[in-house]
Amino acid sequence: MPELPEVETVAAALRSHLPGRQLTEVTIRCEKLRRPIPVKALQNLVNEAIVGVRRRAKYLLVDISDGQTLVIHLGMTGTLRLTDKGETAERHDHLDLQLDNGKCLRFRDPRKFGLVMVVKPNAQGEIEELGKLAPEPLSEEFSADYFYRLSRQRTTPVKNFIMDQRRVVGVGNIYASESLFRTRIRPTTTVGRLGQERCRQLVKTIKEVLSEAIATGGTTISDFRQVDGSEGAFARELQVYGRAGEPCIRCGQPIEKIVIGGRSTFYCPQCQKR
DNA sequence: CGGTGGACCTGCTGGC
DNA sequence: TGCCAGCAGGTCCACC
Repeated sequence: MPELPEVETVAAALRSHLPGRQLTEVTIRCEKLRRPIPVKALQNLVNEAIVGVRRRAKYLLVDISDGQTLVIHLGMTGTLRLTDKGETAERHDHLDLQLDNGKCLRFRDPRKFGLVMVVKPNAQGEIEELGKLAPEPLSEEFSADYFYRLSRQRTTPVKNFIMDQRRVVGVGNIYASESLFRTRIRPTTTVGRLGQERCRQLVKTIKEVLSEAIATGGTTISDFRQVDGSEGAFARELQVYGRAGEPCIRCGQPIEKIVIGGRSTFYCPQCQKR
């Protein structure tokens, strides 16, 4: 579900609701996510205030008044909702953070691939626990030069490369197929063999696709929801993802579905060249 | 180090 | 109607 645009959509909404609020109570119903939820560290946040909301790659960062940061990753099926106090929790509502205005930040994640941790950022505000992440795709640091340099000698398919969070952050399975379709690059193409011009096009397109998706509130396939429960509208804009067998919007050839790196991949065999 | 394939977990869908 | 295989937006780890 949540690639960068979905996380940014959530972050933007939380940014207008959370800063200034105090945490009054923490309820944990299930600790077993990708890593166990740090129960004690979360309990220690009670009575602290939220001072800001940030996003890094697909991670949501909630900065706390004690200098720590609550890190949330939504995995495949995670959602964050702002509910009213007293709204009954459902089956996969693993974590509630009660706020001093009667609202509740509720984390739900049926598949439990999500992640919740409490960390101390370094002096630059960076979260070292997140490991070596590529620069933000919408920053200038993520440039044609950067992409070209990093991809030389790499034999992996371009689709794998742009989904590798050490090289490019924020692009997941949907936006990878979409970006490659728009640039007419076949997903199986060896990334190291892309010339400078196609690298430039791809970088530019990744930025465009992510920006457009943010502007429309992300993509809802089934699970993703904005914090008020509404769906993201970018699903209507998808040109290849989930369209196997349908005619290509450019040339009419049926869209093909293949598996690369264990993930479904959609492309037009006619207009996407090696 | 680079690349690949499976594991993690639950729910839904489609085919028989 | 009922069952079961297959599939799902993401990491992470073991293996070559």
